[in-house]
Parts: sequence; structure tokens; C-alpha cells
Amino acid sequence: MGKRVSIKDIAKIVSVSPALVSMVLNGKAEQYRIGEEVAKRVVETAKEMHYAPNLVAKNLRSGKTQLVGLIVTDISNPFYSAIARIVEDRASELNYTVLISSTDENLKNTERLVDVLQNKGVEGLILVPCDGSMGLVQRLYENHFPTVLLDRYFPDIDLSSSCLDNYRATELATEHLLGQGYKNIALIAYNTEMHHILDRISGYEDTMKNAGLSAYIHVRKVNILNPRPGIREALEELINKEHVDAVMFLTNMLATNGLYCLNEMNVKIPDDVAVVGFNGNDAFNLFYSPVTYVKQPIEQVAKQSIDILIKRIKKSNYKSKVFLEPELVIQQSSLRHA
Amino acid sequence: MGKRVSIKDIAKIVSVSPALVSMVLNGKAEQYRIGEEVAKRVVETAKEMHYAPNLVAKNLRSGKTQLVGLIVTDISNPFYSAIARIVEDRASELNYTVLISSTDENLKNTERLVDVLQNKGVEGLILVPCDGSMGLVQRLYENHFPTVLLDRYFPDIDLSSSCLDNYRATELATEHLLGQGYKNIALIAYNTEMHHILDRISGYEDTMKNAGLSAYIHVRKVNILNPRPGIREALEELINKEHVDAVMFLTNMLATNGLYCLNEMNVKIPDDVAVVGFNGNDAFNLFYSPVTYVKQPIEQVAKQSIDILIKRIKKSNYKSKVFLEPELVIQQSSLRHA
DNA sequence: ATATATCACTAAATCGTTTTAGCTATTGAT
DNA sequence: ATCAATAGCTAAAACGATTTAGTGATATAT
Repeated sequence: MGKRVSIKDIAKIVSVSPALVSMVLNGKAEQYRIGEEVAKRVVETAKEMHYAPNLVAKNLRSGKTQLVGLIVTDISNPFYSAIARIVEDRASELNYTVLISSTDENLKNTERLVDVLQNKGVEGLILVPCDGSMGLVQRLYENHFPTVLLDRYFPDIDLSSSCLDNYRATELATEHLLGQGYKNIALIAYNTEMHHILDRISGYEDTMKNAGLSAYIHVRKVNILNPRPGIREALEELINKEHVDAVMFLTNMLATNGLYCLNEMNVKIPDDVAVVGFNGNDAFNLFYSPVTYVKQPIEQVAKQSIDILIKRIKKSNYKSKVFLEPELVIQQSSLRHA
Repeated sequence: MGKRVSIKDIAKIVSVSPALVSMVLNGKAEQYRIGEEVAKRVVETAKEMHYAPNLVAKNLRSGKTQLVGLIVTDISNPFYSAIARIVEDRASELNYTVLISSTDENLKNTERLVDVLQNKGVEGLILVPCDGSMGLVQRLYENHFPTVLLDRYFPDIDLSSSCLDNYRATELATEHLLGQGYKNIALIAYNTEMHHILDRISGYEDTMKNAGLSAYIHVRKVNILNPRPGIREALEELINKEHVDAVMFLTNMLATNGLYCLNEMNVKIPDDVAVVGFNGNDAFNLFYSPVTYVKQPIEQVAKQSIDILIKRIKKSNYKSKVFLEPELVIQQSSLRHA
């Protein structure tokens, strides 16, 4: 671990000033009318000495850190780790570094992390806002801090966002179930004010209403942090009392937990009840009755979020709200049994 | 986005020198014998003005970045994202920031990422080394760059590491299968020189030999980047020609892909063949025949890796190699049918 | 009364860059 | 021959923090 070579070291060797070395190595030799020979010698010496600029010094001088923050609810959740992978790859292409943090759906944590990341000098944030974070997000907006909301958004805050078209997602799924002949369709959602969930609920409700099935609308809301017990309870009631013939789960976690419950309850899919999930995974595909699900264009959601953020960082009035198209992956769990 | 307040701003307000402000805010008031009243005024003013130190400047001055790198094969792989979550949480407690990158099991990528991260000033690395990376790791060792190998290691390089006791893992699994009465047990592995895989293979082979079942040892190696076709081919042969009664998959990805293949082949588990996987997930649990698997103590592996790294950063001769105990989670897929 | 010690603080250097202003020597124009 | 312009470079300040050496004032010792 010998000392790193600095611009001064090169300057000494080539017998020029540090300033000149800096100019040459930043490709500004022409602009500053540096002699060709000298420039060449500087470049060669830098290469020979394996010079790599000290980014900390660069950052201090420029006031730029080339850092962005990605705040998700839980990086160990496959949905968000898939996003993180894409964001990280794209950011790297754009010469930015991503700092990742997890909030566990907790407001205090979110506030703390925004603080911590801003302290670390991030130039912008990609944020998955949790329940109750509207005030925080509003403050980011008012402070003109470059921010892009991911996956979730606030209709009343005019901030950039990269989200699914959530209304369309459940509309699509509900239409599919109706098309298969299911009528008594229940929905398992989170107990939350977050708009991506409310939109999904609306997409379902409106589609049911338009089909003249208002009487069969069942929405059950469960705790986001520990959904299992609530799901179990809801399913018992929906199946045994309401005799629903299909259940739609509004998120991957809800669906996965739902499958555990349905198994425990010995409910056969799709014979006893059809199932539609959200955001596919191996568990859905390998399930004895492969699970139909709404597929998010994760790659696009992720890529858009970082692209928008970087544009916003570079151009202070840039703004973009995208709502990406869902796709329905139809598998056995939602097909009418022949 | 008003200008951030600096130590100078505080100094001006309190009418003292920036040096004094720095001393006070770093808790060195006593050491430098600063007057109590002045110190109090500095602290209060700093709080009022919402002073937060510029970490870039701090880093430049101190030569420390409080940054560590975590290089995994793919952060979107749930195994590694689970690790990342824990590493990140722990690092945060220890006042370090984690930069995460993915290599896709590619040597060139790994070399590039080590370079990039070192350039970004990381003070140490947690590395999941890919096939062929022994030279790179050897260089890190020789350069005394603080490095901890995660999940995989090199027995010939005296570097810190945090890994599973891989030999014990397959010994455990094989013993279990033997105990259930299975004899003709096959193994699906990666085609690699990496020692964690070789150890797992040895654990299986030795256990089979010790049981006098050398004749029934079947090891099939498939491509790590696209395992599915190789797995399918191996399974066809093992089941149809070798008539194996159990298959052990050496990684989560192998097992998951294996389940897809076995489903396609209409093989019934455990009636036609028993299955043991690695690193449980929802897909295993929700499978029609819940899959027995070797469970790694992921939390410990992750926590140890970052703890060891930070100790190594702080104490240049610190070294620690831990091999953590696997646990076998027994489910239906490996039970002798009654 | 003088030297010494202690107290409470400041000036200035430093980390590695970048940039602005300025310097010197040569060339060109008149 | 003189002035201006240009080419090719350097000195120095700046980014925001930390630390070392040092300063002036007061208190204590001799």
C-alpha cells in the first residue's frame, strides 16, 4: 500500500506545475494552449505511474460527489434488489455511485436515512416512500432536492416518479378473472393510505362495478409489517362466509403469504378458489398450480428512475412522471377448471 | 437548497477562529482547553444553524473515506441481497458506508470493480470471488489491502474469510438421506474450481465412501451461468439410466432450476426421487413437496464479514477465518414415503 | 522584578484538485 | 524600434475540515 501518486508527483517528474498536469489530464490541453510535447509527456508519465485522481479531492473542489441515494423499504426483498441491480448498473454507466438503504416501511427510519444520505453528500435521491411520509416528501420537493419517487407516488406533490400504472394492473387482472367466469372476487390489500395501493383497489372496484358486480366487491386490508395473521383471517372469512371464487393479492408479499395460508387451509387452487398475485417469482411458477400474476416492467421502472434523477440533477427544472404498463402472466391458478 | 453552513460560518457568528469551532465540535474542547462558555456558544450556534460537517472535506483531510466495498456476483440474487442488507445495517452502525457491485461471476468484471471501488476510495473490500480470481485475490493479499472473502475462499491464500462449513453441509445432508434409506444419491454441482463447491462435493463423496456406497457416487457438473440445460440433461440420465433415488443440489440456483426440470419431467418428489436443496426460500416451502435444504447462517456469515473487515481496517495485522455451522431443514422432499 | 507556567485562543499549513489571474518570451504589426 | 498580441506556462487561491505551532495575557514561583 505505497502512497498514491498525486498530480504533484507527476508535476515534479515532468518538471511542470501541478496546474498544467491537471489541465492536460482533464483533456483541456488545447483550451489552455499547452504545448503538444509537454502534454504528451504528462499523459505518458501519468500512465506509467498509474495515476488515478483522488476523487475525494475532486469532489471537494467541485462540490459534486457523483453520489445518489436509493432508499427502498428492504433491499433483501427481491423486488427491490432487482431494482437496485438495475439502478446500480445504469448509475455506473452514468458515472454515479449508488448508496442503498432500507427503511423497513418506517417513517422515522426514512427521515433519518434521508438525513444521513444528504449528509454523505448525495446529489439526489430515488425514494420508495413509506406510509405517512408525505410531509417528508413535500419538504424534499420544497427544498428543490432532486428526488424521484419509485414504485409509489403522491398525486398531490408535483415530483418526478417512476411507477407502475397501478389502476391498469388490477383492471387487467380483474378483467381476466371475469373473463374466466369468476364473479365473486376478493382483494387482499395493505391497510395503508399509499396511493399505489389505493389505485390498485380502485382498478379492481371500478372494473367490478362496470361489470355490474358491485355486490361482490370484497376488499380486506392487512398489516404491512406482519401480514400473515390478517391474511389468514381474511381468507377464512372470504372463503367460508362469502364463498368467493377468486382472490387477488395486491403485492408479492401478500400473495406469497397468501399461498402459505391457502395451503394450511387445504384450499385447492384453482378448483376451490382462483388466485392472482403480483410480481412473479419462482415460488409462483413452481407452485403446484402455477400462479397468475401482474408483471411489472421492473427494468423500465428502475432504469427510468435513475435516468430521470440524473437529468434532474443536471437540469434543475427537469421533471418526469412515468406510469409503466403492467402485463398479466396467465398461469393455471386463475383458469376455469375444464 | 441554500448553501450549506460551514465551520467558518459558525466561527464568524461566534467571533472565534474556525480552528476553535472544529475542536469544540469534535469534542476536543477539554483537550485543547477551550473556555466553557465559548464552547457552549459554539455548540449552540452549530445546532441552531443546522451545521453538518462536510464529509468530503473531512475525508480529504483525514485520508479516510469510511467507505467499504461489497462485491457479490449479483445483488438481485436473494442470497446476496439478504447478505447486503445485513452488511449494510452493521456497517452503518460502525459508521461506514457500503458500495455494492455485481460481477455476474465474471473475472474481468471483478477486476474492474475492484479497481473502480479502490478508486472511489474504499478502505476495504468484502469479496465473493468468482472462478479464476485467485490471482486477483492473491494480489489484494500481497498489497495488504483489507479484504474479507465471503461465501467462497482460497485455502492457499492466508486472507480473512467468512464462509459456511461447506464440507459439513453436504455431510449433514448426505447422512440424512442415508438415514432415510436412500442409497443411490446423486449430486448436481457447478463446473468450477471454487473451493466452496469442491468442499461440498468432498463432504458428499466422503460420506458415501464411509457408508460403503462408493459405487453410487454420481457427481454432475453444470455451467454456472446457464445451468438449466445441463441440469435437465443430468437429471434425465441420473434418473433414467442410473436410477438414482435422491438428488442433492449444491446451491439455491441449482435446486430451483432443478425443481423446474423435475416438474417438466413429471418426476414425483419424493416418491420417484428425493430432493435436497441449498439455502431455503419460499419456492422450496411452497413446493407441493416442501424441499429439504441446507440452511446457511446467513446473518452470521454477513455480520462476521463486515466485523472482520472493520477490525482489519483498524488493525493491520488482524485476521480471522470463520467457517459457520450449517443446519439441515428437513421437509417432505427427502422423507421416505410411508 | 524577572522568569516561568498556564490559559485560551489564532494563524497557517495541509489534504489533492481545479481555476483564475498573471507572468515571460516570442512573434507580428506598424 | 516600439507596442500589442499571442503562446505557453506558473503562482496562488479555493473547496471545508483538522492540527501544529505559536501568540498574548494572566498567574505563579523565585
